[in-house]
Amino acid sequence: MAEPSPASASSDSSTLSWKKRRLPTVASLRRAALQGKGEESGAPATVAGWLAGRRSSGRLLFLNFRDGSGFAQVVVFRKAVSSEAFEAARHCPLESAVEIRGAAFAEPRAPGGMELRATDFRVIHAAEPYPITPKEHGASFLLDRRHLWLRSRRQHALLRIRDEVLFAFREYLRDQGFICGDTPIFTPNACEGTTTLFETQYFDRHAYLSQSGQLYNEAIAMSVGRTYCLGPTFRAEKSKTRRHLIEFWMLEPEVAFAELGEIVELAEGLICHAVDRVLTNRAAELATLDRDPERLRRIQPPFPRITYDQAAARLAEKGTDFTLGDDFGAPDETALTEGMDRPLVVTHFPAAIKAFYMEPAPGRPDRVLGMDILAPEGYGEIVGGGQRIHDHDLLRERVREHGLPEEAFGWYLDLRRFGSVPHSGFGLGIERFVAWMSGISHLREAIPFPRTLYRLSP
RNA sequence: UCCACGGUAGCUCAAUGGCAGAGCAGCGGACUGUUAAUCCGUUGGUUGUAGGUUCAAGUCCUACCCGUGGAGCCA
Repeated sequence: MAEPSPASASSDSSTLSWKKRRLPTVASLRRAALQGKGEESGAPATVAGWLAGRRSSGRLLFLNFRDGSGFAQVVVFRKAVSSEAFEAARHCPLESAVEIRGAAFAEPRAPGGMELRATDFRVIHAAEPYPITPKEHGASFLLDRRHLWLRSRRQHALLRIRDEVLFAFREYLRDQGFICGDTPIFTPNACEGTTTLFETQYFDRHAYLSQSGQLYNEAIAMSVGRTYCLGPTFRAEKSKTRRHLIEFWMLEPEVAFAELGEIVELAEGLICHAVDRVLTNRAAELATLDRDPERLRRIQPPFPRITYDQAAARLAEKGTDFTLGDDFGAPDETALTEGMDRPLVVTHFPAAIKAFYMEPAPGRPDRVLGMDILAPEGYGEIVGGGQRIHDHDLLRERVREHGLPEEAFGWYLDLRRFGSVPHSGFGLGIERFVAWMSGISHLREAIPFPRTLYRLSP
């Protein structure tokens, strides 16, 4: 590659030409047409994208066109274009790459209120017969063609909502003084020791794929105070439900000097900010998914807080199979959040069912300062975390009690030998959150290429 | 790992043990405002694999493969 001169590489003109090259788009044309800006509405424009659908009506064709920024109806009048262009528009297969010259107009009969009236139609690449039709398909068929399924209106909306959620989380945390310090994916041993890990080769040694960045986050938090990591997480559990993925993304904030109550508030603020951004910026996508925005508008602080023991009493009233001392099962979570319009915060779990690093509750050594946040509508646990043990001797005792290899946790115990402070954090499941925002029933649509128990491709 | 269900045309599904079917998609045609358009015509099959029972198996039996839903675990 030729080395660009420093002047041209950083000049305004190159930035401008990139910005200019990307316009107009379906989104910019719709904005202009709906706002009635004389400049762009009705003015000639050329857009490039894909043919997403077609209906014909004699000398009139209705195309559904997608250019990445959105979908738009294109009207092709036989008289308005050359006969070659009309035949091309009438016959080229769905998902062909096409270039359309025309003009955008506000049009109440068109979906989205804008349509592009074509003056020319050119095929950039004629597609082979497209396997995904506008009719019904099963999950298995679509997942085998996930690389193509992503082009559908529904998946397009889900990708944009996921992006909005991720951006909103980062925005909120940055605003609160957090640093994104990332944590390794190759790890020498288990973070928690409870769940199954994916084992892999690391040259001549064994390594595992990370199931949490938390322990590393604790080290980073002792440097910068407030940190988070956001990345993929791997659980080699043979989970086979709509609420589980083998590879999923997790946001994990960790805060020095924070106690349990403070990170509950952090989670609450973080969740409400993301909800607000999705409602503001992704209203059209929510409509595409038939997600009622009113349900999301009701997600406001404060979230109700109950302790594990209060939750257990509530389950006893409701008469689920729950046994005191156990963790909540999926039916228990659904029962607890039944009829609620905002998430439920549960704290003070039995020490026996939680991870070794959880701080004991003051005055209740059999309970720990852990917290789970259960989303309403059956979306289950979206947040899990709590306050970490900061006392060196207590933590070492817990490592031993759990039968963990003490030498592997040497560096982790070190954090409690050099200026140890109370600190807390949590993990938030991105796909569960996106699924909840979107109102979809299965996590596999909340990530572009889901990894499920028996599905590794595409 | 356990429980349940499924595998028939490109897709979604029918078919008492007795000729392999429909709708949609595709292809050809009609139609100047469609919203999953409509209408006419038409192509399309090693019934997941292997074996067994039977005059006869998509259908019954056995094993295996693949998938879907759920449980447990967790985000």
